Amino acid sequence: MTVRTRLAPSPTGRMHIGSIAMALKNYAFAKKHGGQFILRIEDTDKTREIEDGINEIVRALKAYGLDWDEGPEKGGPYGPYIQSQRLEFYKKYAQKLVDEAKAYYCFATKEELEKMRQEALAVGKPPRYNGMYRDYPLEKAKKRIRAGEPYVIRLKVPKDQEIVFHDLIRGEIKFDSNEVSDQVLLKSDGYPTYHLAVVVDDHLMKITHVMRGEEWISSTPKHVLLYQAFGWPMPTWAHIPVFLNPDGKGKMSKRKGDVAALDFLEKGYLKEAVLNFLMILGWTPKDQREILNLDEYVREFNPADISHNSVIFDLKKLNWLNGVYIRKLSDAKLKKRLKPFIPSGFPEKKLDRVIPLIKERLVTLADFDKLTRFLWQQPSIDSKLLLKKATPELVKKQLKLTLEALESLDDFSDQAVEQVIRKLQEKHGWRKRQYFMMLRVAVTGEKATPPLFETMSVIGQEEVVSRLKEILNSKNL
RNA sequence: GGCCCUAUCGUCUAGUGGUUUAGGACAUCGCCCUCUCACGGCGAAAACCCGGGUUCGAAUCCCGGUAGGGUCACCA
Repeated sequence: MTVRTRLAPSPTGRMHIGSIAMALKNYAFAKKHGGQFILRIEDTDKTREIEDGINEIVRALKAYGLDWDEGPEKGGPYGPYIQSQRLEFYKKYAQKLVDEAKAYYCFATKEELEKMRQEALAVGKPPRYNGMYRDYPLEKAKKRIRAGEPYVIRLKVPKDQEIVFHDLIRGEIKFDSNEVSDQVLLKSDGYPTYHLAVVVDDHLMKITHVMRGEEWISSTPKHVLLYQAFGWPMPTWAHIPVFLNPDGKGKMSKRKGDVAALDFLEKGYLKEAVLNFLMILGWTPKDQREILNLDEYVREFNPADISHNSVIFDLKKLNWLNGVYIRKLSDAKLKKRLKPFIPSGFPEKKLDRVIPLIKERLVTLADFDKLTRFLWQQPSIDSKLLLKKATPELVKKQLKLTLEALESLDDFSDQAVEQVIRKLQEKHGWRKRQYFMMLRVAVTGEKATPPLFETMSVIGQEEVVSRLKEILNSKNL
């Protein structure tokens, strides 16, 4: 039996980073076993659907390089892969259950449902549908339907039954069927609910392993019941722990930071770093290695080894990983990746010399700007910093002599600059820390930069000279 | 609240009854390198939620408590 996994997102908003994590696991597991990874769009809630929602999903998955074998844009033998185009399947199977008395029509109104809720809550019970149409005569129901009355189809959950299913990560999980309510399967607008649609589609699409979020554990009994009602073989389930907010309070949410998958890339994270981060969040390879690429992950990933508890999505490790991946890039490749993050006024010709200088200082690609701004734009200088460890007289003298020495240089390579400046420093016995820092601030306006001489060389003789002159002429000294 | 899941350093984890003075990574701190920052190297501090069992022996098994998370829709 070939392994078939799927990702089944809803086009109801930005693609969540957690969906990428889920996609990654499903993708890896399918590939590991030479199977297929399927993308299926679960757009059965017309009220929550957003414009361009499917496109968002497709773009995010592609941006992270998690391509699917069957699904939108690709097709496949079990299509269509968009649920709103599969309505007749759901209708047919819901009907089948009604015919076999495993499901029933229900005409309960919103008001009645709300009243039930309130009454249940009042006595401290879980708010649930009370089964008022469970035994309603079928003939009467059909008559009301013929008359045009809106209805839903509900699952007739058997009483006093133990529902057991096996989870790859947690083992056996048991529920009492009396705890399961008569779930709506087909809504009054003719669309299926998630529960009917997943079961029908996972079966029809021959999905063998369902890896999905832990939040689905409590609805799995409904799915088990459905599989049993249809007489279909069940897939293997693996419920993956959810991501928690950095403060550990609740599921990772937009309110407490970025959750949109594409935003991470736009903020300058490398897709391979994000993927790597997602891999080791809640799972480690046998040798405890933390840096691994997709191929290695595919080879070594086993859902049974995923940790059982929810994990905090902590950006610190991502930041570290991103730096690791940036440093691994060749200069040429880094240059290519940096393109979208280079501000429009940046002088192209400096780029090749700048990249090696900032490579080990970048946490994200977006840091490029702040690390290089002073190379091409005149910085504002804080004179207090200039005078931090020396008198105005000394600083003035240092600046003047440095200016003269640099002005007369024919060669402004970093070696030439270094030679001249070191000579000055030694000749006058200036303290290195003070002198170099003063110069750094004078030329760049910053306290932390790449090495001074390279930096000056990249800025260029004319500009360095002009910046020094300006300081000497200013009244602040 | 009912039901379900979970519980090792701040964070992610290794550990599957004795090999453990509980290991690694990130973060933190210190030292080295050094013109600053970063990179790199070395080092430090830092955890088995609590209480009962089982056992010669428990981070590891069982039970209870506690805490956290999830879920209770004609949303997925």
